Amino acid sequence: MKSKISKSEQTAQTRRAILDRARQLFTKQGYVATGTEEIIAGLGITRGALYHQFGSKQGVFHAVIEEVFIEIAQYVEAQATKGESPWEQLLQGSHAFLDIAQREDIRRLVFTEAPVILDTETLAEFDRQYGYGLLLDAVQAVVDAGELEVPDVEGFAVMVNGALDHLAAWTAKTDTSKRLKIAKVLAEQFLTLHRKPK
Amino acid sequence: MKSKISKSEQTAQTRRAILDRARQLFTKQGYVATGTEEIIAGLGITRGALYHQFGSKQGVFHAVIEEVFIEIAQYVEAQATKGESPWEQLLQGSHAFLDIAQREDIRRLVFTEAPVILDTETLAEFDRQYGYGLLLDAVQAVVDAGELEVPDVEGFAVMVNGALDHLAAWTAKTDTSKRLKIAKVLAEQFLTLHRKPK
DNA sequence: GATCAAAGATACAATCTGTATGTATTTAAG
DNA sequence: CTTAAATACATACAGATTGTATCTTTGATC
Repeated sequence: MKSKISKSEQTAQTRRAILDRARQLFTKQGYVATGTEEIIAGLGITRGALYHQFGSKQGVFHAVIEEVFIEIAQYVEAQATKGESPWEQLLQGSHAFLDIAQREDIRRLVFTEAPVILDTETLAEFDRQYGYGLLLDAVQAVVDAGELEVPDVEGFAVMVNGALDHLAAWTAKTDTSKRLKIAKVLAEQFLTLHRKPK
Repeated sequence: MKSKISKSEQTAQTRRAILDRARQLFTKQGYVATGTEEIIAGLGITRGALYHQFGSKQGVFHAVIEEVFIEIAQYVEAQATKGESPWEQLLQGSHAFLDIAQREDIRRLVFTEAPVILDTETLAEFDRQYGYGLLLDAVQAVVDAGELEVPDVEGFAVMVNGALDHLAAWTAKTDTSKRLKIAKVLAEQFLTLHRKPK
């Protein structure tokens, strides 16, 4: 019989279908409340395919989260690099982070579910590659440019990260567009106050 | 047969035993990885007692978390009220929060597990009563005293909350005693920079 | 002391995850 | 071009775990 589709393409299709549906369900119901049966329902495959491709339910979650992390990093980086100076980049990046981290789907997956479902190592690695690591670099660049004076660079980056994270959560709750503006003002003021007077 | 123990006392003992063991296990392994069977093992009771007392596994978790929240609030309040002025109280309270929120057991239960296991409503209520709500009051008091100038009181409190939360997490990771000092300096500088010049 | 209610035990139903085994189809080798 | 091997997926099942329904026992109450 003739094959309409190559093996590798079949794999790609199956994985994509599972990832899309899983992300949707994990977002809506959370990891624990979502069964593997539910994920494959309607996709025309069985759980066997899921286990073949991802090894476990956690494997599926891991893959979903990595995609979301990359999404965030790409958006923030794209916005940040529009800035002319390290200082501008830090500012733009912070605003971009507020934009995207405020989205409900992103919040639930990356900031709420992931820390519980993924083991510490894995999450730390993701964070280094796509999250806090990037922020730390941005802060360090500003310090190197002599425009920021802080007692501890790493600690300061952590603090900024936390402030932005919670501001995003607060923004998402209600009055989003209004709060988003406020959040940006607060973040900017916070950074500006730490700016080194020339 | 003679009873050595009253009914209400038996209830109290059973609940306490379950809560203590559950807290220990939830802290070590997380909610999902801890079975109800495991919780009651060695306590001389069966799962029946657990379900009679708490209704569900979530019921146990709920009760555990509330106790931990109260623990945090009591410690922070006790330290904060040592401050002479609203400003001093906010500062002392922040330091106290860093002290206690940096503890690994507290972190895992309240800041990592609880947001996933508890429904949003319940967590929000706990946070209002024992967490962010208290911080917001403290910030508002400083604003009312005319010592703080911020674009938005609520948003500012959220930002402080986030900064402290992540600083505590960072502190817990490694070099704890060293980082704790740095975290306190950073938090203090952060607040001081927003202080209104008289 | 008989009745009632509450605490807890026991057995079972309902889910789910993960694994072991089987089957078909594509790719690779000779 | 035929055959062997690898891969994708299906099916059936084992194991674990939560929650519930049904007793049994033991304090509290009149």
